[in-house]
Amino acid sequence: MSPPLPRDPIADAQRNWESHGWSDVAAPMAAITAIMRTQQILLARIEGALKPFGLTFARYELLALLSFARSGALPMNKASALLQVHPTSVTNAVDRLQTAGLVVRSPHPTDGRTTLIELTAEGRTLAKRATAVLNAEVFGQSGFGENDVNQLIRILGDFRRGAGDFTD
Amino acid sequence: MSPPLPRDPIADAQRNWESHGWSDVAAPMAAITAIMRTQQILLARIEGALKPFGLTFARYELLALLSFARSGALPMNKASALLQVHPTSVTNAVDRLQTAGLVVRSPHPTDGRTTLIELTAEGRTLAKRATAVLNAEVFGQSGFGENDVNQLIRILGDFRRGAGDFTD
DNA sequence: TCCAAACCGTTGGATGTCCTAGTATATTGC
DNA sequence: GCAATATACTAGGACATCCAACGGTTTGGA
Repeated sequence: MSPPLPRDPIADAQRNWESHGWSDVAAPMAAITAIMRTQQILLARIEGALKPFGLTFARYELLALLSFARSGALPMNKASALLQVHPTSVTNAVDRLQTAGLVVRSPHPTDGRTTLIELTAEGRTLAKRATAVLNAEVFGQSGFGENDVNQLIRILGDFRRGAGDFTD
Repeated sequence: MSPPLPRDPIADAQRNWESHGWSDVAAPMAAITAIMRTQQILLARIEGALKPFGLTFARYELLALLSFARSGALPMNKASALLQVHPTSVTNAVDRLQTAGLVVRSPHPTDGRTTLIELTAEGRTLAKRATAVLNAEVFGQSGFGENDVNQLIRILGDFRRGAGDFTD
């Protein structure tokens, strides 16, 4: 990794915004930029932890989702909705997981338009092992304090609800 | 946009983690997943606001960075470090910005290895206009409460410092 | 009943990110 | 002074995401 910068570039950006007369939006700008950067850091950690399994985060998420489905199978559109990604992203992930023998596609029993994604035994095993590693290496060492974790869950939950992700 | 889900999928995932005996990492998992999703939502908003300008977020960030540099020019490696992205990503962005006439590459006066990226007059104008729209449509309507914005800045700042982004 | 509208998944294209490797230029050390 | 090492940028490839468009299936209103 590159050496740390001597200054926080996002704090600098916030100061730049303020000195240009955009003080009213400088703080949200900094918060949003920080979210972008944090996501990048976390994604890199996750991908690193999953690499030994030949998985990417997108594929892992799909495997994990399937492993929590009672039947171990879900329609593609359902997976797309729950993972909140474009249907074509699911198609892409399923293609690769299927090639790797971790899932199979099967026709929906009553709706000819729908395709079910089903976990194979291998897929289920790999999901378990990958989850164990992610828990140990990423989620268990996030670097967030316990209080901050709860703050994040609350703040981002409010945001996502407000953005129309879900109602409850 | 797709209709809201009846339940928060991340809260469901957290419950799944807890019911599988991973209670100790369920909350960080939920927080991290929420950051991923939030980033996706924000990025979509930003890209939507920038689309009329023919800009993407990656290209906008570079333009904005250059516009705050006193001379309006920066070495590529400096831009890469400040934006915290891979050098090849900067090469990619500069290629497209240069094609669009928004920046130009010029040789470094003393170091033959280094290339300077310089804002053109058009680039400077477009950066200004794009920033105004981003401020009005995205940062000014983030959906985060003022208190939450400050919490995010503090929490994510701590995280980024801990991850080695910067020291101060 | 039957055809138009809605829905589902896939294909093809554009963009961005990273990694690895390669070329050119600087710097260091003997 | 010259070879070895380090640094800067770029080329090519793998992946993921989105959008637009297409063909097959289902549904619903005339």
